[in-house]
Amino acid sequence: MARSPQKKTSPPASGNAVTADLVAVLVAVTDGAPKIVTIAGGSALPSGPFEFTHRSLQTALRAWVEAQTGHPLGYVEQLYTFADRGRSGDAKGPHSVSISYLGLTREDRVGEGFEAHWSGWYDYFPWEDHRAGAPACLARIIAPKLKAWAKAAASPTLQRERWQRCAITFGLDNRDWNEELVLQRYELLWEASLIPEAGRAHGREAPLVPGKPMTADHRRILATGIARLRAKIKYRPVVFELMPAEFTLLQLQRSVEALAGRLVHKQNFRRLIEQQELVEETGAMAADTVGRPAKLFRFRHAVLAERAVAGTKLPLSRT
Amino acid sequence: MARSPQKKTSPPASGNAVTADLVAVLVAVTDGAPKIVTIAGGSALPSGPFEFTHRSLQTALRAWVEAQTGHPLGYVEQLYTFADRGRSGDAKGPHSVSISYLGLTREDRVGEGFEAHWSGWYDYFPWEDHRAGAPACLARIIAPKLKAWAKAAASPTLQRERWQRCAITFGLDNRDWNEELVLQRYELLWEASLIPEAGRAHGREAPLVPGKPMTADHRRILATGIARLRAKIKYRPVVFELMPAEFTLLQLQRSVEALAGRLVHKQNFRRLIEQQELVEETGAMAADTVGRPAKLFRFRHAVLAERAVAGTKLPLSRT
DNA sequence: CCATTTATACTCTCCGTGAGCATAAGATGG
DNA sequence: CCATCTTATGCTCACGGAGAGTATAAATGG
Repeated sequence: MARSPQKKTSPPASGNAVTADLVAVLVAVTDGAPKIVTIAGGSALPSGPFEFTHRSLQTALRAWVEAQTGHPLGYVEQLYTFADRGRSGDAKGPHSVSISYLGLTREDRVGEGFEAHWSGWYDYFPWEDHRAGAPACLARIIAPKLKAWAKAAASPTLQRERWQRCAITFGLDNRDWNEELVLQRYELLWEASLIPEAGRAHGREAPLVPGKPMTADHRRILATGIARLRAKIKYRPVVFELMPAEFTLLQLQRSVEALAGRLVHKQNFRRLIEQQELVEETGAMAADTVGRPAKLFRFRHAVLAERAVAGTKLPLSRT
Repeated sequence: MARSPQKKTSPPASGNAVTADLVAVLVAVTDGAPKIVTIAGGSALPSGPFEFTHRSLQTALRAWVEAQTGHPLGYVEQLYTFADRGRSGDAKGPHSVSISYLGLTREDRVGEGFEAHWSGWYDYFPWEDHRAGAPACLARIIAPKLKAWAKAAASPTLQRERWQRCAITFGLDNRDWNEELVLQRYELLWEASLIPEAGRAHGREAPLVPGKPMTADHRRILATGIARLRAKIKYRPVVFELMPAEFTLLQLQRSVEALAGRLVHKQNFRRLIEQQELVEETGAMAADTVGRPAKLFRFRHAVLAERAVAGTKLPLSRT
């Protein structure tokens, strides 16, 4: 079958050499707004070449990010690896492999004086924020355009299948909204040519769909990161990487809601957090608040040892 | 911050060039035994260089596997990307990036005359099969060795933390067994130097822990694949990729149990499968069986359209 | 006919979860 | 001081899913 791995140490075929790049989705949540680090005026994710001076990809990413922001990353996770056959079209240009990562920090941790900029992630995916109900652009713009696209299919059967996919993915026709389908939604819009990046020589005429585009496949990578994070917060205590050392339960809830793009039942949220003993009281109360003062909590770091691998739950119905 | 992506088209720094390899975990289930394609006498996973003649990594993998086995892959999913700083130690040898994939087929689909060989995956992870209760090697060999390793930690606190990790990961001290922690268990054994691959100049003396080793990090990749598959079957209808066109519910159950490494309640399994309408009766009955003949079912391929993205469930408690 | 094996139909209980009601504790403006 | 607003926090209830057990049916081989 394939060559045996022993032969790996022989020189690679010249046609097999590629460039390895790291691309990072660096997330923070500030005042109930999920943000990501962007460069180039918000049109690209931070990326850079992988230096083989590091032991692993993960450490390479950490070192690189920390050199840029001056602060450590809380949580890092590999997202996906893409192959690009030369950015400049399919020319003979250098092939590259992009290895994308998700990283969690806090906005205030990033030092000043960097080219980095924080952008709200809903700028790129306006249809993903359902905290105030389904966004207007869904019913007003996206649904009709998808319907038109479905109708444009060859046969009636294909038309029905297309529309079914759209309806399921975007929660149309009174279906439930599934906040984890970020990537599927993006790819569906791409397939329907409603995304500038799809750019099928459309000309710059059609207003398409709202949402800021990005370079190359960066918005797809971002969609992958958002989807992964929305799934992860439901069973791993990663939200706390985005929180300050001390916080109220409402602040925690607002962060979760910001990431998930949907609201949760307050009392049930508290019940779940407390019965899992994810947090402990600091003894202090939150100052400068409206309404009854809330207790301050801190994350029980012991849970990382106790259940580093086991699960934790958040009240975001898993479909 | 990082260079802007526009610069990507400039020639890469020479120190940045790498080799891209594909590594595949190809799974089938035959007679209640999960198997994987191996080469080199079962000591390695099939791997090969990534050819940039393909549109994407995924298609490259499919084409490559299908050329080898002569049959299409049912389901393909990217696992993880590793960086190896030269297989021959940390010498100046060619750096490589290994992109690993999980692929599902059926054993009978693979044509004859290939170097490929099917190996039972529990040959590599004997401690992962809990269908007949916890394997003897867990209590007899692994637990004591882990205990010794925990005791070898510097401070009493560290000793306790180490043992807690072991107990959680391996379900010791009367804890529940979590079948998804395949990778964590492998890495823990590695950390404790109980795995030949960890080879800390141990000399070839200690019998270590049962289980066949593999080249380089191939067993780690396999662990990643098993873990991913065990997680996936719980919420996506991927088991059917491993089944023949027609099957009985018991055969389906046996396949699930083989993958998960644990038994499930028969009646509840049937209830769940049927109420989700994942299958439909073929009308025929299974022949050549002991006991009362069972109805034959086939997978309702329509569910892929109906819920390509939504969820399906199997009765494997999610922790 | 009996034991054995598998298939298949029900039932029962427990608990997690969604949802709502009620009360407490602060601030603010009259 | 009181009314009102806002947030915090405690408690209850009903539904549904999941685990587990009981019972019966349909085949086979002695």
